[in-house]
Amino acid sequence: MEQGSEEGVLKALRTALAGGGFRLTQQRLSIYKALESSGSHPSCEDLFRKLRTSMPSLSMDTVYRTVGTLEQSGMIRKIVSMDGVQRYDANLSNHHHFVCERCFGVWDIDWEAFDLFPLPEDLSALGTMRTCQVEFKGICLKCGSLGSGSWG
Amino acid sequence: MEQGSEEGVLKALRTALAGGGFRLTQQRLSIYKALESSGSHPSCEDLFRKLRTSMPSLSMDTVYRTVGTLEQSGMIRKIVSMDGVQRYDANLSNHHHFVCERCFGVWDIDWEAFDLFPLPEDLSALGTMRTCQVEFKGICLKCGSLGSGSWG
DNA sequence: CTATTTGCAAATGGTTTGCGTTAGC
DNA sequence: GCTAACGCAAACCATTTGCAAATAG
Repeated sequence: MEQGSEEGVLKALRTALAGGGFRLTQQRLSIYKALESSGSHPSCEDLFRKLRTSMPSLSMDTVYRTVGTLEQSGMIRKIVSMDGVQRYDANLSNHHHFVCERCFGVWDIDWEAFDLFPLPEDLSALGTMRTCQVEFKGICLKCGSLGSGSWG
Repeated sequence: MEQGSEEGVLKALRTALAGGGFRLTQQRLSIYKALESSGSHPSCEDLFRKLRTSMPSLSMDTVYRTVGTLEQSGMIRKIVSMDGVQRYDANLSNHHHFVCERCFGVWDIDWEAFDLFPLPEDLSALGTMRTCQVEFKGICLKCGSLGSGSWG
């Protein structure tokens, strides 16, 4: 099972990359795996810090270039977070996000009822819709329990 | 009517600023008015370029500081757009956004049916929700009509 | 009159790019 | 072997910050 899924990842990644004319490299594989296995939504620096122990020669700009390549290949999705740092998500299934306005953490939310909900009609007047996600903003449990005025 | 609404803006702005311990200045008023009268969602540079003709001494960092102040005062809302540039919105009514993935333009969408829709239950497990907006992504009409492969 | 705000200019920090070397196909 | 990708370092650009002068209350 583990080896099976390992193979699956490799194959899917190779196919997706080839579709964009990209090659499969060790760095791309590692970065994608790190993203996929991460429960959170890591930034480039998060990925870099996580991987540099096992890949000492890895450079920051390769991480930046690679997430761009993976995004173009449709393997990951960019999340624009509130702190101005780009974060990435290898979970391509339809889901939504809760963003903490204090610590800028991002959590996934599944909401099937919404996914079945009919979309507004006047969208076609603006263009062609591709994705549709709900962004909840507020204060996460941890930040909320710290008291409302503690950081500013 | 025009003068009436002018007064209203001034008063509302003064009150909102005072609530945060801020003073009302010429720059803050001009920047807020520019934001309010803009149909789109201007960035700091957009605002700067628009205002510098009438306020030659205005500086870029004042625009940056002012949008932060206005946001803290609850008069405007920050939009994190896809191109990494912060954009602002003086429309505080509940509305949603359509973002073009090619030109990064942002359009407002009113969707009352969604606003009445019951929210997912498991939100409370994450924290306290404050706002909830739907982000539609896709290709706008103008970009779509330019042909799919023209820019890469 | 006093504290805040502005404008200037320099610093910051995340992200991008040019180029010689390395590695995938 | 040819071309794409990597690593390095420098560039880039939106945003932030320190400080002296100006201004709101």
